[in-house]
Amino acid sequence: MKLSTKGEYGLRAIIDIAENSKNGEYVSISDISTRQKISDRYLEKIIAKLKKSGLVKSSRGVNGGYILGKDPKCINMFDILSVLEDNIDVTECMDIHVFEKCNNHYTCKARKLWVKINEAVENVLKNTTLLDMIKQEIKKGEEIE
Amino acid sequence: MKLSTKGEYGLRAIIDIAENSKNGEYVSISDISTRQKISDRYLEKIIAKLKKSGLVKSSRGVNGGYILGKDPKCINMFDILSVLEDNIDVTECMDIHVFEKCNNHYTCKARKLWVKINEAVENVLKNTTLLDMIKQEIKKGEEIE
DNA sequence: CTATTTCATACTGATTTAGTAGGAATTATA
DNA sequence: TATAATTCCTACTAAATCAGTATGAAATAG
Repeated sequence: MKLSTKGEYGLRAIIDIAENSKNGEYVSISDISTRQKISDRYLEKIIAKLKKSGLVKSSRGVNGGYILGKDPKCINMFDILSVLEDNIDVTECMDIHVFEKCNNHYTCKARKLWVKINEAVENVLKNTTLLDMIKQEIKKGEEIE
Repeated sequence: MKLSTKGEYGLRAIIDIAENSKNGEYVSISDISTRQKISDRYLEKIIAKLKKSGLVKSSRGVNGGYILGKDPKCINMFDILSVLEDNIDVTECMDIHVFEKCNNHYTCKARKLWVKINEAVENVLKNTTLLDMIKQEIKKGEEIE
């Protein structure tokens, strides 16, 4: 049930971009790499996926790097992780075509659980935006000031 | 984010045992294997884990096999899968010791999401019993009869 | 022109997965 | 008591996946 480092590092990377391009500045891989302590070569490959999907935009050359492709409140965790992870489902048979070809599909009672898990995870992912991830927590009492 | 075949096959196996030992009969690996279309040699290894944890009990020799170790309404999916899967958490850093040793742990905002996913999954697993899995669905209207 | 950056493709060592193999120990039954 | 059916135990292995490296081309600001 473990996430790959692509998902793990990729989310940290896009959070880093969101937080460090506030004035419209592009955030370079080498900056992300040193802040997040992740190999820059590996980050390149991971961020390429984010780029391809449009979640981030890039600029080449000096002072180049990456900025968000959309407003952080319009990017949710499902968008991000489904781009980064090869498959986000807990089992292959979540794909209806795989399920129908499964030689046990009409007696399988286990699948009920996989469906429930999948729904629970998707619910979290789709209801958490990138903005939710980067905004400061309001500590108890602070809202009175 | 995918489950291993140990978790997948293991749950199918214990469901199979629950359904086929109704009269106190032991269910053999070869029977489970043919019904579930899973290699018997591999099943042996998987069911050994269930045995070791006490979720199933065994009897050797002729007419031997496995029966549940507890009432199916007292076995939940968390019990089963945490025995079958090596780690059920989405990231290593769900383990607090790993988290504290992480060189980014005091700036990491990504972890909030991993915690939410973990809670959502555990919630499903702990609130679904083996009895829930094997009981027949009551179809709409049927409860009136 | 040059330094800095992304972009594209290919390669690789280590680890994990999904089993297989061989045989010992136990037990019901004929 | 012999035999067939079963679990139990340990070791092995081929293939896939993971996590990362390596090389260098293309673009761009100054």
